[in-house]
Amino acid sequence: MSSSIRGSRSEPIRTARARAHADVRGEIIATARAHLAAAGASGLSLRAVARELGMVSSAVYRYVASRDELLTALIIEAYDTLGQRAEDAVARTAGSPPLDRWIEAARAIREWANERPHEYALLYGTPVPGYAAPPDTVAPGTRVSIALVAVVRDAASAGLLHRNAAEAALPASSATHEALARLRDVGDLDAGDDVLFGVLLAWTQLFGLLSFELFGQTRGLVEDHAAFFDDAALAMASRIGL
Amino acid sequence: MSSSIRGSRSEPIRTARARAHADVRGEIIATARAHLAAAGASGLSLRAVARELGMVSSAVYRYVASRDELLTALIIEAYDTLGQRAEDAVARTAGSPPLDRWIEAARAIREWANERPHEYALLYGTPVPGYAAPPDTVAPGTRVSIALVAVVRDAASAGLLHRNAAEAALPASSATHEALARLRDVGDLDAGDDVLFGVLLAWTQLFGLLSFELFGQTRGLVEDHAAFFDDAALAMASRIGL
DNA sequence: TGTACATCAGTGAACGCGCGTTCACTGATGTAC
DNA sequence: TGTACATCAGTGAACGCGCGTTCACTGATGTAC
Repeated sequence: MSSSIRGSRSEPIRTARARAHADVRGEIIATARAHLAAAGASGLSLRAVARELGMVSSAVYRYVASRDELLTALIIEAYDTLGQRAEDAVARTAGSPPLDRWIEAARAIREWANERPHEYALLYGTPVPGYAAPPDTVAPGTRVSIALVAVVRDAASAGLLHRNAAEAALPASSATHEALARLRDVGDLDAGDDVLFGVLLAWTQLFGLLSFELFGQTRGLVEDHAAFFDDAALAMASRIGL
Repeated sequence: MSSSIRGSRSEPIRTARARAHADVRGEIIATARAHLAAAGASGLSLRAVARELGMVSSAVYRYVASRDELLTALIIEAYDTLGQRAEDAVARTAGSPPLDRWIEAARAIREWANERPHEYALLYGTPVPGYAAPPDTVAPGTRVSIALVAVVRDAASAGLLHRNAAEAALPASSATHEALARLRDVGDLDAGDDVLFGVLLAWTQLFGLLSFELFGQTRGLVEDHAAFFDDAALAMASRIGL
């Protein structure tokens, strides 16, 4: 098959057409992202996106296989930008005291969430009914957590983790012990259960805080979310031993 | 106005008609609740509910003013059952050690959430686009948190709060200090900033954990969510001083 | 450099479906005298 | 106890709107020789 000669290369040459195609697909995704705000994920409409771009609705199918595929693209993009921001914060602060790095990473996450609250909701809010995220979303989804864990890993291997004074609340169940072992594995984290338990708690705490902030659960109680978030991030870090 | 004579009483006599009316409204709400699971809050459809009840769609308007009013009814009912469960746990364990009460209350919340995940999502997940919860939902919404706080209040007034050994992570910002003052007020809680900060952290942690569990964020890491939740609840309690 | 052909982008109509809400209406059930 | 009237439950049709997806088609843009 002569046509496979071109196809078998790793596509180094992008024709003008291919480039234009990628561009339009990008515009479609960007427009869809903007539409999330108004209608939410379950209200996301291919027709509305097409309308806004001045195309007829059927034309969108040249660029996107279905509504669900569009949703998947949005999710992956969101996870990637969030992960990137967290990774940047961690890389930027290499060499700084672990506590500073932790706070910076947490802040980067919060900033992203406040800039793109509807994408935050897409990732960490109610699952979209009838939509099952495909496996390709898993890897991008772990980037944030891995970035956070990296701070702890660096601190641990540099011997900068100070043992927590009050070890009162160590996990008791073997099930939790196993979960921590898994975290130790995927996070390549050579630390004790106390540290790992703190990491897991911090992780859930951090996103719990953000969900409360963005979904309006703390209205009337917490006014300055940024300040409270900082204080909370500090408390998490101290629990971990940073 | 002669008709006001009946109307001005506090409605002690419910006519058969009024009773039937309330019954049907209850069926509508119950059916809507069941529909949440399949379509989610934003996909909740008056027509689908009517269909399931064997009525024509316009008949529903005898019982419910609009789709949004139905949503509001669902939210209030959900908050109330959740609040009731937490209050029951707290009342049932009166006299027990504060730590036991805390764990029982937390477990009650988790059990409710696992029994009614879609109602949990309605309350603590992504806000429904285009829907603004009316003020009547606020009071029922605070019942859970008040029940949790009551455990701490009882422990404090009985002198059963042990001072936390590691006070490392006290909130630093005045903004957080103010938030804690508000919590002290609404929770009628005579305790120091360290305790109140712990309560606020525990509150966000608890729901952060549940959201991760129910929305599938901990898939592949935590397997036995009940056990992990217990361990986490214990850690929260120890931070508070219970 | 020029021509023949293949590929792709975008159109427009259609299918079949769903939704919330309004309105004039029929019958049944209550209420007042 | 019986009758006249008011109230309410539920019907069925309609309005105006939206959606995802398919399909046969027209033109433009690329590619191979």
